[in-house]
Amino acid sequence: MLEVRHLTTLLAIEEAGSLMEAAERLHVTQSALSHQLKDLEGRLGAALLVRRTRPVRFTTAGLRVLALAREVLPRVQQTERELKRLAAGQTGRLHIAIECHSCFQWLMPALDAFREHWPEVELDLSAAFSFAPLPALVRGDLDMVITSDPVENEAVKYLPLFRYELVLAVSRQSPLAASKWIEPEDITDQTLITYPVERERLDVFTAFLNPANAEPAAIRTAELTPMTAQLVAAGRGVAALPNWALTEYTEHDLLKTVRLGEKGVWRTLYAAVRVEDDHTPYMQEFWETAKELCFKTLSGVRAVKGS
Amino acid sequence: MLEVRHLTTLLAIEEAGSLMEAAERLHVTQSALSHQLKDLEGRLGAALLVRRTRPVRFTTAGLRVLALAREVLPRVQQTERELKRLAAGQTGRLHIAIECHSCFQWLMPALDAFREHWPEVELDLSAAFSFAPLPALVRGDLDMVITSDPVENEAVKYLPLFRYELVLAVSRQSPLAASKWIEPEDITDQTLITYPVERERLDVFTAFLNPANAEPAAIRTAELTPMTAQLVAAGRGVAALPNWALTEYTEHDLLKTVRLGEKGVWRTLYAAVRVEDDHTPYMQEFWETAKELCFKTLSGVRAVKGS
DNA sequence: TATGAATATGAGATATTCTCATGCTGGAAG
DNA sequence: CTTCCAGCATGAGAATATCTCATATTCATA
Repeated sequence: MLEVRHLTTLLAIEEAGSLMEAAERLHVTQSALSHQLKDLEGRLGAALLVRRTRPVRFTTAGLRVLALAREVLPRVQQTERELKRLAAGQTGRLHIAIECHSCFQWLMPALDAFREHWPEVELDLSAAFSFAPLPALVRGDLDMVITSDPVENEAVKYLPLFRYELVLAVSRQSPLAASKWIEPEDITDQTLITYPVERERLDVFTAFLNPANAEPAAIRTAELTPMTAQLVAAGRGVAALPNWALTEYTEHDLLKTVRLGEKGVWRTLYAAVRVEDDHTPYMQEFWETAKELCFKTLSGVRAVKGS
Repeated sequence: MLEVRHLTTLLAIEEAGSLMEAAERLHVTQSALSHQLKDLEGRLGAALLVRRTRPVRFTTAGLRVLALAREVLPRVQQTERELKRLAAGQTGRLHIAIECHSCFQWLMPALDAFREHWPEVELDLSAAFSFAPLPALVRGDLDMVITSDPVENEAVKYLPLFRYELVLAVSRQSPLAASKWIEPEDITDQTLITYPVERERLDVFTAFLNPANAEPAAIRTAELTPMTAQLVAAGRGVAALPNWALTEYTEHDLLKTVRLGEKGVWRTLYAAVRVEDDHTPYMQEFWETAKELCFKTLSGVRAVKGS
């Protein structure tokens, strides 16, 4: 019945004082407005305007519609502006999930920096330890997943952040501490401390132990990186962690790190996004600033070739 | 760009959870909704829905439009309901002007009674002493004019309220007080007290004195009927007033009334309305209740034949 | 009563929004 | 892994709706 178009017309007529002038402002013919009004009045069963006065006078019904127009049109227009910004990628939503336990360390500063540049983007962060983040990303519940485990999916693009080395943290007193590197078999008499997730999601198994069919003497879990570090420092076990997550402990000489294998185990950390979001300005910028911040902040990380 | 139709559609989709079900609720085909959405999304440059989930999921842009819909649609619908009532004459505006100074006496109770039955009708009352009420009625600034002077106009209908006699109020001591009636010449040695308006609008001139070319010895004016009555009672002059406006004074024997001419001067009081408003329910009812109330309240008034 | 500015109207062009028929897709079941 | 099914997309064309153009009508005014 009533449409936004009608509200726009009525408001223009009120401001202009005549159909003639209003038509000009709206870039249509006077005839168009006349027809439009006639049609609307016919369907309403009531006149909206008295045309024979100058300026035109609104009937009670007309005033009521005018009041609606004044109330509703600004909101509609504001929404349209917001949608334009959304479409242009100048604002939007960025729900991030991390699969990487240590990532809070650099992600929080990255989020803070981002928030300053894109205050209108709705930020959210969740840990993806208890659910599969990739389907959620594809479905749209998430907008970005920080992961080192790129599962091929044509709806998802993996933006590389940096390469890092997975190293073994050992206590200063550990016999392994002196080695330049260790072999998988060196862990068979050790207690391995891991995050409490399935083996398949732990790089130390998939990239180091499993290929050699090696198995640690025991496995215990710890939720948080500082807790793991403390346990290792106390000689209660060893743990495979990103080199950059251990910097503050090695710097204070609280523990030692040893390479896994002669060449080391290198991983790449990715920001996974839906392909359609790849070129969204704020997504791009988040990726770039995060990358930059990681290089500046984290020691021992490397650029990925071609990124 | 955005239209009410789109808001309705989005809200229906949200409630239904699918285009299929929403289409059914809106009594259109699923195809129509699909086309409509595609078109809108195309123009916005952004997706509103993710269709491949069940129920469908809204994108950030979709949620924004949905929020607009929830905010705007109820108001649009309420306005449409009000317009329907307006068109049906169940509500509206009743701006009344009176040309008749004494009419406040019965009009106020009439308005009070009316307000109870039609609380939604916007009532207003003004005195039409300083402007021409008929053009204002035709133009639409007024909706009803209470007058005893029906000026033929094809856009205006005169609804008769009652007939009354214009009588001469004189003091108890006046020599005229004993007469059954007076002639125009009897006033030539009297001071005539009138409302402060032009002669042409005073019935005592147009219907009694002017035809006989008679002229009072002096004319003085008084704004209000009680003031006029006091002056008359004090023997400071005579005044031509509706018989019903003098009842409370004659009952207390404060003054006397005398007929103007042998047959008396009879006038009809009308409620003038625009012809297109004639059959508006609340207009009709106002007329009828006012008429009824006048007969009950005012003594000495008569019905108009055929009303 | 003529005049001019504004609105109304009819006819036809144009644009839009629908329906119909049918193709496509993702998830569930075998 | 295929089949099926429910739901969405799409193309074509019908049905509407909305506009423009040309012109008539109306109203206030000189």
